Amino acid sequence: DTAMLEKTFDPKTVEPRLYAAWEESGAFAPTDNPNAEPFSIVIPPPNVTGSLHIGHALNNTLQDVLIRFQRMRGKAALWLPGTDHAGIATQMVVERQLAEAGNMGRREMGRDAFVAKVWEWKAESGGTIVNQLRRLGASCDWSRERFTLDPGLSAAVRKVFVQLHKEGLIYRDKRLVNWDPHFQTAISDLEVEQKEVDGAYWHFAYPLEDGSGEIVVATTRPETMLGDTAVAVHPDDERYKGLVGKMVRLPIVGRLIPIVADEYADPEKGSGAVKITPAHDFNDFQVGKRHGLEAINILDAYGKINENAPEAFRGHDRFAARKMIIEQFEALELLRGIEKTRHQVPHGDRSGVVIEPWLTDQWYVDAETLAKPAIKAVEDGKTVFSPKNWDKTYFEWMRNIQPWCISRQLWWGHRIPAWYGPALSTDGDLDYSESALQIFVAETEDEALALAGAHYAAQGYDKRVRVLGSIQECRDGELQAGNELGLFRDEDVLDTWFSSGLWPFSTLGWPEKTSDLERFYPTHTLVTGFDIIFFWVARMMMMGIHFTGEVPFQRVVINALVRDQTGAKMSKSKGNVMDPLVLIDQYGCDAVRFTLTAMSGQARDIKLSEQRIEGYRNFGTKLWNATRFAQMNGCIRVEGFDPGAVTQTLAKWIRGETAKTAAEVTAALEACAYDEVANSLYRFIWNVFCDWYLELAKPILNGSDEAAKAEIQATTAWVLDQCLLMLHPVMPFITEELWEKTAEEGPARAGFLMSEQWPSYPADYIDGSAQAEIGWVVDLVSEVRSLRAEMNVPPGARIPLTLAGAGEEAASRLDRHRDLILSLGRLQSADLGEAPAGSVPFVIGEATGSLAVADFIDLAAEKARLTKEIASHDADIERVNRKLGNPDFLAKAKEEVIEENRTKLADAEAAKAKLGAALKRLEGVS
RNA sequence: GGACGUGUAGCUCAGCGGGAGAGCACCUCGUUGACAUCGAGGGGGUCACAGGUUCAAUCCCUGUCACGUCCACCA
Repeated sequence: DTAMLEKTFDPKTVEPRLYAAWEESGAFAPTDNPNAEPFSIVIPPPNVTGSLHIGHALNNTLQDVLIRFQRMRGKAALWLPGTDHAGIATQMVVERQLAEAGNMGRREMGRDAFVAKVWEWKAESGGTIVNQLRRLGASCDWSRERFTLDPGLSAAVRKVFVQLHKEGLIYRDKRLVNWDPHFQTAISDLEVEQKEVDGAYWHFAYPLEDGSGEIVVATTRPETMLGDTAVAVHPDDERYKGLVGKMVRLPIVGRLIPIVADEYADPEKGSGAVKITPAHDFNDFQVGKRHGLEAINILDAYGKINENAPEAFRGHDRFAARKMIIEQFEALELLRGIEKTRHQVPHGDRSGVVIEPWLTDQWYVDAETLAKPAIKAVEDGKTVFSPKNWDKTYFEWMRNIQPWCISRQLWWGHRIPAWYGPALSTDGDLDYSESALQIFVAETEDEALALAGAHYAAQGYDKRVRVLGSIQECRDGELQAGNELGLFRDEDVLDTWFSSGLWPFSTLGWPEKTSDLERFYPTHTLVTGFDIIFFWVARMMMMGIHFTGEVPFQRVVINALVRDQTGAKMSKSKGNVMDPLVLIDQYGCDAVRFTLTAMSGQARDIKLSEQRIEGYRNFGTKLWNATRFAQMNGCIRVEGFDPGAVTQTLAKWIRGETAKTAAEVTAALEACAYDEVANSLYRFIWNVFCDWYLELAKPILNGSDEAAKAEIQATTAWVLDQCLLMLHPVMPFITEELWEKTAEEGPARAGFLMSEQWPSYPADYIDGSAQAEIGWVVDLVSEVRSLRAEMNVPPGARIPLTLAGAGEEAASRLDRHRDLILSLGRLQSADLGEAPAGSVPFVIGEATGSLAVADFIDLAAEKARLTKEIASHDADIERVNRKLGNPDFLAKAKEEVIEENRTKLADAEAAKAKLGAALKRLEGVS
């Protein structure tokens, strides 16, 4: 004897228990059956500092739905999880913690101690998000969990760097970078966010050296004038023709700078003359190059004015300096105007401070070269985007790609495997000046030493070469005495996205030829957000193709952005964030997952409302109670039950509906049409199985025909199992729990639901005549219910139904299902016969049904109803007649469309005639 | 400036060449054992606007308007 199911499902106790059981059993790992086809996805590694937000919840739910589906299909399904070391983000977190705890800062602490602190932090807090993924039910293979700073992944990073350097695809260059004065590091173009802010154009007059006048320039960044080295005008600008080649005296600074002619100057803008600051503006840098101008860097790493500016400004922040400059221009009576404006200003996406273009040496990847095969792979369909249109975004960026600055002046990350040594001057001195340094790129220090040794030996240097801690140590000491030569390693680390770019193959063991790499690379599907197509997807494509010769994934499924119910982006500052963990606590994980799945349409953002989650929580409850109903009615699974052999129409019908649903859901899952997956399941389980099948089954389950009852019991149990199987990928917990609960009776279960086989049925499970027959019963009952409600017939009143004009089939259907029709329609009788007086008619197929509701009938209301129905048929008739009367339509439309319209016309006319007759009778009565 | 996307019921969205759909909300009715986290019924839309293609347009094309996002640029 088994315990009855509780009235509702209790996610709080069930979820942790089931997850632990799954994980412990090893069910998340891919099967080791060598014949199983591999299916792999790699997780977009969340930042190790992260905590699960709603976007993660969506992205990982979709991945889990996919991987659970493929696993059930018998694939060797691998979902490889891991986290990203997240350079800036993590360094930020730990620095903030140090500050809050009143500890010394990272610079006082020193690099090694600080990095050790970060590792310590990672060991304590780095697992947060990984455990939150478990709460989401994510069936990742945790035994393969990776971290971007793992030894294996770090080795992959070094190998990639060295090889690309050898190939000339990584190089060091001095050019303008986006400099973040808060973090004092370079950042890539992608990490720069343009924000619109209030600003102004300040119009400054620069006096001509010869005293013959002035030239006016405008700027939004007055402080940069400290670094001006020219004024440019357009070569065709008549106003300035005579001035080109003359010199102006830069106010405040006193420097003489030339007026140059350059097409960059736009005569339409401002005065047509533009100040040129090559060291602090990307466009000006190019102008400077063309005219051989000096690039004077006036900022230090903190964004303060440096020693290249007049003393009064030194040490002042750029914005303070801006004010000072404006004041001085005003005082000098050289301020020619202020024009308020709103304009886009670059900000650091992490720091939020204004980014400065700054001239430094950095490492770059030749992205243009790497992008070519990556573009081609998508053009050739080796990797496809879903929805397809995202490939446009990908192409757009890839075809205009710029060199990728990969060095970061941070401590947390992969340190760049480059060592520097001095140049040897002819007299044997070691020259450690910046421009003279020799670069040795190698995977290890020993290799770098060997490279350097060979390099210097070739120049006749025969002393020892060794690695020291810094350039300072190299310059100091007795090295210069000529006894030995010091190398020092690059201080910088790599952009975090450099290692993420290797993720699909580095996590599988590359560069070792591991069996995982062999089996699971290329991965099948990447599920990710569009916001990281550039950051991540593009880079994986470039790196994957370059280093493995194959695309890293066959399909990129782009999921939407989750917004709040008003459509606003969720952000902590707006206070509109929905914490998925709170929602899981409140509604259960399955409800949250189902909601995200159902809302995951293709081309738009998801506006999430709690009501929606509540609704899907109710859906879970509905399934739970359907199971409870089945249990109470002895619907126990039967060993060897063959759904193909059922005899009753009702059983055949639900078998067919189940098969139809399975086909729909399978197709939708294959296409990653997640909303269709959810909607198909919802409709089938609630509207078909619960609303109709179980209601239709009740009379049989309560009846005395034991054979019929047994078949329905077995069928019901079977359908429920199919529901659990199909719903499992989306709602893993409640389905697994029901699987377990229903295992207590009937034949033993093999194991977890999650490890079961995905359903697929023979085509003949769908029986056309059963479909038609139950469809007819459903229509009949619906008509009866509708009329009763409209006529305000009291729910308890049992009324007679007659069917006139019924054909043989309808008559026999009525006979076969009379009990059902009586109970579902709350009827007294249901027989063939003419409509009695005081009855209301409805049309069912070729027949006319009549409900004898004389006691409740409201003549006026009934007339109105009939008139309205007739009018609606009339509208149909008119529209279809117009079509059929059009010779072009008859000549050009497809035959089946014409036939369809003829049928439609006949049906509408017949229905109209029946209702018209009834209306006439009614009018006769009154 | 460029690209992409979106305008369908009060709300959120599906449909996308031949009869306007779902969920929620709303209204009416219903508590004697699956489920009130429920059941039955119902109202509600010139499918943004204007042209065009077609026998036929919510659906395809062009344009307009509105909204969103991304990229670039603005001395």
